[in-house]
Amino acid sequence: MNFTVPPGPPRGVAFSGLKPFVSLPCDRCIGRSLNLCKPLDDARLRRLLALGGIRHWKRHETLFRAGDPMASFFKIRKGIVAVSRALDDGRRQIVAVRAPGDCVGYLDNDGKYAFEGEALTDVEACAFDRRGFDSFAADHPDLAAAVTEALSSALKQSGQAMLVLGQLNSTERVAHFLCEIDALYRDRHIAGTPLVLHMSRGEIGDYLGLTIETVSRSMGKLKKRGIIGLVGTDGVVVLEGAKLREVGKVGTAPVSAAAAF
Amino acid sequence: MNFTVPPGPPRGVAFSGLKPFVSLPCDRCIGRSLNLCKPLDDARLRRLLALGGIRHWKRHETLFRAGDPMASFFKIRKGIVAVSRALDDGRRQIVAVRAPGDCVGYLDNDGKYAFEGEALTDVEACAFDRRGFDSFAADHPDLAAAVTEALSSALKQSGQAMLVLGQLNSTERVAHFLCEIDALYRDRHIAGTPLVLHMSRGEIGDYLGLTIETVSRSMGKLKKRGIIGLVGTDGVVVLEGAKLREVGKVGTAPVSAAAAF
DNA sequence: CGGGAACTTGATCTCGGTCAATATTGGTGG
DNA sequence: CCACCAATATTGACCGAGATCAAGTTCCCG
Repeated sequence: MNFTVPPGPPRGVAFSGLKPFVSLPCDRCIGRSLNLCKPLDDARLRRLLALGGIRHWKRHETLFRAGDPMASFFKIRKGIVAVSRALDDGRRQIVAVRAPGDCVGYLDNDGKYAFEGEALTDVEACAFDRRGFDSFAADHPDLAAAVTEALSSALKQSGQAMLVLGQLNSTERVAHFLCEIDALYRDRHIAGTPLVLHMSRGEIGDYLGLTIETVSRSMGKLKKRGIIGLVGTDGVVVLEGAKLREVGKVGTAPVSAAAAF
Repeated sequence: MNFTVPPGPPRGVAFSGLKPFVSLPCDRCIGRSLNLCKPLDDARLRRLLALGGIRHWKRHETLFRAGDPMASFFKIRKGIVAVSRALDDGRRQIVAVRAPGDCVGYLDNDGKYAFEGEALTDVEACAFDRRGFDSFAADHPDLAAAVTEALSSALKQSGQAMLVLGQLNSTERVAHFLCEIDALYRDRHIAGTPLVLHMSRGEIGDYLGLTIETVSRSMGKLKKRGIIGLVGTDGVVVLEGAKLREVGKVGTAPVSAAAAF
C-alpha cells in the first residue's frame, strides 16, 4: 500500500462519491466536523472537494508512515485510526485514537509525516492535499479558525493523556481508556451495546503504556468488581458508568469533536 | 495574586514598556515568535499591543489556574513556566515547560483555563485578552497561520512526551528531559554552562511521571557513567551529548519554537 | 556560620513486566 | 452446522524497576 499513489477514483466519481460525505446526517461534512457554524457554500465546497479523493484501507494497513514525505492528510469517514510514534527498538506509543470526522496525518516535520497512522478497522477516508488545503484555508478565516479549534482540542486531549500515562496506575488507565472510547464512539454515533473496542489488548497496551497481560488483568479486575462486563474478546458492557469514571479519574471536561493530528 | 485584575501599568507606560519586547534581539517580538516571516507593521503592532499588558510573577506563583474563567493568555518574556494538570488526590502532571517567546494559558474548556500555569522562576509575561486576540487574528491570515503553526508544534511535542511517559524507563526519561531542556534553553538563548535547570527534583518528577528519589538516582547513574556532571543542585554539565541523546532516545526532529498551550 | 529545605542514599515493598502454560475465540473449510 | 486451528486472551509464577519509608548529607540563603 503506497499512500503517494494518486488517490482513488477519477474526479467525477470522486465528487459524486463525496456527496453523501457532506449530506448524510450520520456522517459529517468537512464544515461541520471542523465546527463551522454554517455549511460551506457551493463554490467553496466544490473547490475544497477538488482537493480530496476517497480511499480505503483494511485493518492493520498504514495510512501514512512517520518520516515519509507528506502529500495529503486524511479526513476519516468510516473506521478507526491509531496515530502512533515508535522507537527503533520496537517500542511504540499510540498517541491518539481517531474516529469518523477526525483528521489525521496533518502534522509534519519539515514536509515529512510526524506520526504514523494505522487502520484499527477497515477505514474509509478522504485525502486532502495539504498544500492545497492550507492555501485554501488562508483565504477562508472561518476555516482557519476551525483548524485552530481542532488543534486546540487535540492538544487538550494530549495533556489529559499525559496525565494518564504519568500518574495513573494500570487499572485506572484501563478504566480511563474505556470511558474515553465510550465517549468518543458515542460522540460519533458509532457506539453500540456492548461497546466494541476495535482494539486488541496489545493495541490498548501500546496506547496506555502497559503490556498485554497487564491490560488483561486490569480488565479482569474491573469485571470482578462488577463495573464492566466482557463480551467476547472485543466487547465491553459498562455496568457502572459512574464507578468506571471514578476509577479512571475522568473529569467533567467533555471530549470535543474532530481533532486533528 | 489575582490574574483577573486589570493587567499592569496604564496604556502609555505599557506601550513604552512593550517596546523592547519587539526590538531587542535577544527577546522576541510577537511576530517572530509566532514564526511570521515579516515583523508586524506599525498599525497592526499598535493594535496588538493595545491588547496586552506586562505582568510579573515570582517563582512558585500561579499565572492561571485550571477551571478559572479565562480572561487572557500570556506570552512569556522572561523566565520559565510549567503547564500542568492535577488530580483531586494531589497527583499532578506537568505537561509542558515553556520559555521566553512561548505562549501559555491559551487553551480553554468552555471559557475556563484547561491547564494550570506556574512560574518555575521569576517570570515576566505579556497578557493578551483572548477574545481580542482571536478577533484580531481573524482579520490577519498570517497571524492565524502562525497560531496554527504554534499549536501544531505543541501537538508534536505532546506526542513525543507521550512516547517518553509511556515507553521509556526512568534513566531514559531523565536523559531525554535533559536533552529537551538543553535544546529549549539553547533555542531561546538562555542556556549557560553549566546548564541551569530551574526545576527541583520534584518538579522534574512531576514532568516525567517519576518520584523525587528516582529522578535523583537516575541523575546519579548518568553522572556515574560520565555522561553528565552535576553542579550544585540545579546545574548540569553535559559531558557526552551524543551519549545522552542516545540514552534519551532523542531523534533528529528539532524542537520548534514558540509553542502554545 | 547556622538552620531549614532540598537532595542523596539505603532498605524494603509492591506493582507491573516477563516468561510460560492454558483457555477462548472467531474464522475457515469440510 | 460443526470441527478444527491459528491467533488472541487469560492466568499463574516469578522477578525487577521504581515507589515508599527512613536516615543522613549537601546546599543555599540569610
